[in-house]
Amino acid sequence: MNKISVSIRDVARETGLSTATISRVINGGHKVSDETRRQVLDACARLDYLPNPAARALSTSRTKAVAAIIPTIEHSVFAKFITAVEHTLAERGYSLIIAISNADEVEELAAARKLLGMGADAFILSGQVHSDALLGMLGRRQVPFVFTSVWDADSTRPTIGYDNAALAQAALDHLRGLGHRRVAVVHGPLGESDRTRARRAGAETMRDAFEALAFFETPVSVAGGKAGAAQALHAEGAFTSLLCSSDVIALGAYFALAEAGLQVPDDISVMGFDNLDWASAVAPPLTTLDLPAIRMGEVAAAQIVDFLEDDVPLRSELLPAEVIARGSVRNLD
Amino acid sequence: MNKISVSIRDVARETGLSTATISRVINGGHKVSDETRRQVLDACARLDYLPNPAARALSTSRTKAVAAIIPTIEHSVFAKFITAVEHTLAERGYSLIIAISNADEVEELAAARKLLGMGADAFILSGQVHSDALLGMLGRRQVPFVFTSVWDADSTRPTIGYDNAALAQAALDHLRGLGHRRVAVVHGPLGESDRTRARRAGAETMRDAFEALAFFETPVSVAGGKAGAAQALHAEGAFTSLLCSSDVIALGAYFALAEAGLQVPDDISVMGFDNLDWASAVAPPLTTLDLPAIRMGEVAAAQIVDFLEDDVPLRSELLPAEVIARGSVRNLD
DNA sequence: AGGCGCTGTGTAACCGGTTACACTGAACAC
DNA sequence: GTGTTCAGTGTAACCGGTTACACAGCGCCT
Repeated sequence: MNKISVSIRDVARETGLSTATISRVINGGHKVSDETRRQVLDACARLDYLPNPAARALSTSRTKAVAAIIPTIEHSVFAKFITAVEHTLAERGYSLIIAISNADEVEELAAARKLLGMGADAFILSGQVHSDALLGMLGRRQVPFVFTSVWDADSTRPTIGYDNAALAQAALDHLRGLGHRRVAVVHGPLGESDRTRARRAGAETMRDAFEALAFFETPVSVAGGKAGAAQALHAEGAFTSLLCSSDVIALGAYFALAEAGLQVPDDISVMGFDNLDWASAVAPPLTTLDLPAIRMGEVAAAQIVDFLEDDVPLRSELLPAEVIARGSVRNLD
Repeated sequence: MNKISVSIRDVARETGLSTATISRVINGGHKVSDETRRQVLDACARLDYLPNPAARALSTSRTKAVAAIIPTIEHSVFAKFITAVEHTLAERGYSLIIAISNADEVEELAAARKLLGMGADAFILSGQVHSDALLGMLGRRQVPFVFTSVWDADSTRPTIGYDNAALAQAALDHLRGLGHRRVAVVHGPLGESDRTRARRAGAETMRDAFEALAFFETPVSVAGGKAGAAQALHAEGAFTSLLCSSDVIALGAYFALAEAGLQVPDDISVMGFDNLDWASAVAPPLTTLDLPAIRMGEVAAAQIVDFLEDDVPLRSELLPAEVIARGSVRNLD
């Protein structure tokens, strides 16, 4: 009763069996008679026995814990992603340890060191660009990892995500298809993420298809979106639409435009990126790009577990993302 | 080079010392000569040695991992809270393992079992109401835990948070002070959280101070807020203000009111709860209650570590929360 | 009867740290 | 010179699982 921790030997004593047999019952696989199994499970329940994870990890050199390092969980896309990762891992008996890097390579490295020091079996990283020290550390220890939020056909490493450049192009195509020729792109800080850089680079390739295509960098927040949109309004050239690299920025744009006395989409169109929960609830409903954050979390987690359990090789996977046309972009034709 | 894992014995061999000495250098505390220390640290760096966490945990019965079970990370308040917990723990050399319960007691119990099975040294729980099975499991194993988001002077358990009932009263006081006598309270699902129940109960006590005080239950989301506000608009009695139990709901209300052709705050006032990042960026800026989510995360994590390291007893702590008056509530006097 | 194979179980080594205890040698007191 | 103290280090047991190997017992074949 007041025994704080009950060990496998206690269960062995209780049942009169050996620790090996107890272990076999608990881990399945090996042959154990039904009668013995019943007895053991019974004793485990009676004693409220839970195997010591450290001991198990020590002898198997497996912790069943997966680490994820993400820039932030305050952005809904990451929150969704992480939630999906956690659920998928939980279903397979794995745990998730997270660290938040604030999109900073130094913090990321420190986090990775700590997570490795916690015994993570594998890593899920955000984006493709990371410090050599980090990659070296994982490589030397042969710790498997995947990159997420990016998909890169040419990468030698597994990338699970979408084609950010192509997505930006798809968004511009959508605007162009509705007659827009003067577009302001309001995006997040280039220094913080290779995804943003890829999106911008993708958009740049379409320069010739537009009369005006300007870029405005701003923090990824409602306030940032508001400021970025205001900047675009005051800039040279009357834009017919604002393409925002995140719905959060688009929401800020909504308020900036409202304050400027402009109606969406009659006076100016707005398009987002992410398809967050509320994108259909705002007025007017936001046209955006649906990013498969949940699917991405599931795929990343599933791949990791499949690799860890059955040696299924990690592989890049391009996830589908599509334009969700709603009411915030006006058809100019 | 192709040695996958380097152990303390490798470092011992490399330096010609014993494993005990290596251990002493790494963990500090004991007396070791400067020369020896230098030599050991040198060898550790050269070999890229990282102590095996499982082995360490096994012999010390400490994992330096803290578990947090939260209803969701998709709500910004929890995301902020968790971020603060993670940072505070990281600073002290601890890791965070999270599980997401979806505000479901059964899922929560399963999560706790898993986290315990991961070797969590302590738990951070959301709210005060939990299944007996969960509390029993932690109690039997003498695993320390704190409740967060609530503060309850009478609780025998440490509660770190705010006084939800008092906060609801403070919000109503604020509205009342500006001349509002007919208020619709739009709040989240009562079944999901004791915090929401406490807020509603707190508000109920002020019934007599108002001509009309009605309650509308809706999901905590922009869409939910929109629906809840719409419901309030169609209900019996013309309300002069909407008190929303979350800024997210308030944002939904903004859009519902806009669609109904009503101006905030001229036609109707809106007040939120949480003071999320964007609350000052919307138009009009949202009057709300600032909840100390970050501070709460810091305090919870710090208390846990202090207890684990120095046996400082866990204790309840009331965190200050205040009304942030902005432009969304009209002065009717 | 002897040999073989198979099932179910036990014995004990091992995983990689930590730490109580033992020990050495130098400094110092008398 | 002997005794005491103490800093610095080593030896080995231990933490709680897993698992290779050994082995008993039984049924079946020749």
